[in-house]
Amino acid sequence: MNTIPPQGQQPPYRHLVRLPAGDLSVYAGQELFAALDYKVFEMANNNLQIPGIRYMSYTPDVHVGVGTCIGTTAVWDEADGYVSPSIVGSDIGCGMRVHLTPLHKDDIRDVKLRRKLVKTIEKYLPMEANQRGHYGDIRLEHIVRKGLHGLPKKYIPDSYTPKKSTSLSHVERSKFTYDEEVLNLVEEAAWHRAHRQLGTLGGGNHFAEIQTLEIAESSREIAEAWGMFDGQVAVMIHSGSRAWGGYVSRMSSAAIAKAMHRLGLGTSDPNLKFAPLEHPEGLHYVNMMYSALNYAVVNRHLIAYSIREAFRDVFGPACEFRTLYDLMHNYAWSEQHEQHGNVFVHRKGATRALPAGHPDNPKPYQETGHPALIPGSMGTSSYIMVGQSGGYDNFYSICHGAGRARSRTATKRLVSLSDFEQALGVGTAEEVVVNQRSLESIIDESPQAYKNVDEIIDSVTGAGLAAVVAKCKPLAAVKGAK
DNA sequence: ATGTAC
Repeated sequence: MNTIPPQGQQPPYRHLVRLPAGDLSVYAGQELFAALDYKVFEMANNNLQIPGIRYMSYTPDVHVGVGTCIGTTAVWDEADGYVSPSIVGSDIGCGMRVHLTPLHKDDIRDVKLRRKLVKTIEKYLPMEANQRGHYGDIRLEHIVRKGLHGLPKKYIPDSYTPKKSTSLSHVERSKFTYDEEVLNLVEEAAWHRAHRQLGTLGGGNHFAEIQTLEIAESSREIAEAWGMFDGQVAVMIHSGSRAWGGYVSRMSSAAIAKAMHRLGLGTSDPNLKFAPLEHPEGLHYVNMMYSALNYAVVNRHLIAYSIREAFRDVFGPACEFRTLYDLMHNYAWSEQHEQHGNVFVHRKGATRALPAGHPDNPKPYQETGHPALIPGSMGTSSYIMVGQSGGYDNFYSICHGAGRARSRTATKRLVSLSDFEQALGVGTAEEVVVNQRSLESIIDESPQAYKNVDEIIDSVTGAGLAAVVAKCKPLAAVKGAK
């Protein structure tokens, strides 16, 4: 294994790993790189055997997943390219959303007020497993076909909307267009389930957090242009496409497995599924995946709408709730790159962070670059970043979070309830208020389950991929039940 | 991740 410092970069942050099947770029500081599980390299070697792969890299938060690591960027030429449901992952369209309020952290310094806020959020946002969403009046068909543009107008309120633009322009993409014929094959039960679940958070690492911003001095100008200020209360949401994405992933993976058998394709890992983009099974997956991306962006929009209702209850109806941004970290789509032309880019647990002036920035962020939203673990900070030109070589991919350090079962063995309470500051004035009555039920989400997000962020900034605009400190967290 | 599961 060679560690070659690319030209013009600090040696420790990018490692070129020459594997038997091809080259892998790993963006990670020296210590994180040295600590990587050898299994992530085995996995890379399998992924690199998919025909025609042009580029593959890992982010510093990389860890083992099913078929492909979480933290992967993998690129094909669009012509004769391949698509892989394993390099998208099963929570298709999973991603982050941030809203800005006019409140200052001093406005919710009182622990009791934070409790009240969390309780009120629970009134509007269902979080029990199997609990149905509050959006039965919305036609699921419109959502999966048209994304945010399929929403009834009343769900796109003015105060959700920064002046002189619409909240629909403050998202990575508001609508995915595809061959809607594929929807005819979806089973009735899947429609039904997904309709019931619309606007719900889900379990596992999904969350909604009330946070307060600390602006990075070196990015103050950008922060102000984005409407952010020191001490501002913001809401960060992490969720995906719920059972709809799971259904798409399961059905397509089964169909693609059959196609692979027919075509004589495969690697030593039976969980790594892929098909040529132009074959019926590949095309079908891409179409269905886009329906799930539409579902996911609407789901986060509606979760935010529910939380906005709670803020209006507690702080009055004048409390603004502006959309800062919404973006994904599990998806594949076409992009144009200066040097590479039309490419098909997969990101699994990787966030796109475009720099200032890049033409793919949505209009409101054309001049600054768009916000890249990076969650930490519960009780630790999250980050709002912006891409730098140094991201060019990596197709502008950066990390997607802290990255799991140990499995859920290992975490439950290792972490005691009092460890977890201490991490959340339970009993102190700074307590991160959590909605779950029993912390024990979410102990596998304790900070000890994750890597230190600050080190991950250091790797990203050190490599010149992105810069920190604001650090987001948690004040309260809302987690779904298993 | 998921109304899991060859």
